[in-house]
Amino acid sequence: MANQTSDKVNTVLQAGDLELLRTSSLTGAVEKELEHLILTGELKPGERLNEIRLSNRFGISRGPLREATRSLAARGLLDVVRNRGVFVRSISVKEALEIYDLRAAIFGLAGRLLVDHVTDEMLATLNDYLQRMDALAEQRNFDDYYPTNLAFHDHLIGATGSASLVNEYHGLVDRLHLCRAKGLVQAGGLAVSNREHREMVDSLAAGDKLRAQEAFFRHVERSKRRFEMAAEADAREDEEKRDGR
Amino acid sequence: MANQTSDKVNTVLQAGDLELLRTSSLTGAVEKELEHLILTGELKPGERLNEIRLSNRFGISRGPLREATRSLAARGLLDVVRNRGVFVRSISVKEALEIYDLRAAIFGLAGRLLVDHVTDEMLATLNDYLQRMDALAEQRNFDDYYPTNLAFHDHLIGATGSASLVNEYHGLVDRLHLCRAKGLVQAGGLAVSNREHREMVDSLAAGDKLRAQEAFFRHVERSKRRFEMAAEADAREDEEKRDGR
DNA sequence: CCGTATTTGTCCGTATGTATG
DNA sequence: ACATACATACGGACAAATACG
Repeated sequence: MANQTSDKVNTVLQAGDLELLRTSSLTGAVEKELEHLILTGELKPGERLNEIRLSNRFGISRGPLREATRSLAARGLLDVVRNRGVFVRSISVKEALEIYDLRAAIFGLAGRLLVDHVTDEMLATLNDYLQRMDALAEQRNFDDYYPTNLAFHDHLIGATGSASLVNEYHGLVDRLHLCRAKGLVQAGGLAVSNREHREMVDSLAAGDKLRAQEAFFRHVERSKRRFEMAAEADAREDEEKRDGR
Repeated sequence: MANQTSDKVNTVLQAGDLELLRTSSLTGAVEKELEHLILTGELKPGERLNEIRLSNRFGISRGPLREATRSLAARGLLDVVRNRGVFVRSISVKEALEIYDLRAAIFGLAGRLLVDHVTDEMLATLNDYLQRMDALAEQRNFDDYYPTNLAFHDHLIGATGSASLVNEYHGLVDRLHLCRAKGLVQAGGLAVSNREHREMVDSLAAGDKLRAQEAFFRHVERSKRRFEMAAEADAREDEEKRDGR
């Protein structure tokens, strides 16, 4: 009856990883698993999550599964529609732009806060990051550039010492992955000029809070603009496809 | 057996409001109810939520109740401790200060965004708020000042047109209520000089993004500082009580 | 537009393990 | 060490809403 799709579903993940996940509650483990599936795109925006099939696949009952989905819904990764089910959240370009702004504001706050935490050692570490990224960019080694860039940002965020800030920031980044135009998000993050990074670190070294906040803020705003342009180009393509052909 | 506490619990809320809440799912209705109980302080920070008693009190089964609590936990209003239960989240002064910073950053973003949305009509409305608050402050009519002040801020936040920003901001404000020193939070918000409000509106009228962002940001930072001072005074008091007496 | 199959929402009973005094 | 209370998780059940032919 329901075999047409259940096969496909069963291939995505095998049951039995329970042992590993037993560290926390079942609900928590399933939540992490689902989160992973969503963020990696194995579950795509708009896709529906069938309660029974999913619980069978994880080898659990519907209770913990439902609890996990409500939690993910509250975190903005799933949509729960009454009597219809839960869907992977799909965020519009408009919403993505809003999230970029929030991210800019929080990243800007990170810059402002970091001015009070700056040490010579930290500056050395950051300059090290800059040099590595400069080198990778010159070699056009994008595969290594991307994770280094990520680590650089995570390092900055974490160095604020504010757990709340870290949480909030990552929540926003996660939600950005739910944009249908996910590729565009990555593209926006890649084409970063190292001049922006240098200005960020320099403003920290200068101990100028406002300058740092603005440098950090603008850095995110620029990737927002790149995303925006890519999204517009994308929309134009679709339009041509519909009109022309 | 469990009657010692169940009486008290049963008095807090009666079952039967189901009809009103039937608009959404039971889970959603219970979540709203619990949220209300938490934010009004009827359920206090650190307090434990007994699954069975609560479900009896609401006249529902434990399933929806658990789903509601997981959702509230994801939103930072409850803590779920494995095999021990769920507790109303209790945030430390340190965490409250972190949240103030985030709120400042997002409120600052609101100011920055509003510069692009300013209309004569909006400025008229805002000036109207300012005049009313001036009058109330002069009369020392704090009971009316407080909600007007709240409405003023909500109006600003909403006028950005960014639903994501509104959500994020309110999430932070909600969490701030979970500080044991909740009274201090309110005290911090009350003693607002209207000069700050005027500078905010003026910077919007001037169309200066950076100035607006900074005015909005500092406005929150100042109430953070007031909260901080009150918290320190509070801590000193406790210390004296322990040492002296 | 109608009838059927599917799926969700909710309840209940129960077994098991864990924390607490 | 023991007993109690409680949270976790399971499975079955059924009504109601929804999706589908």
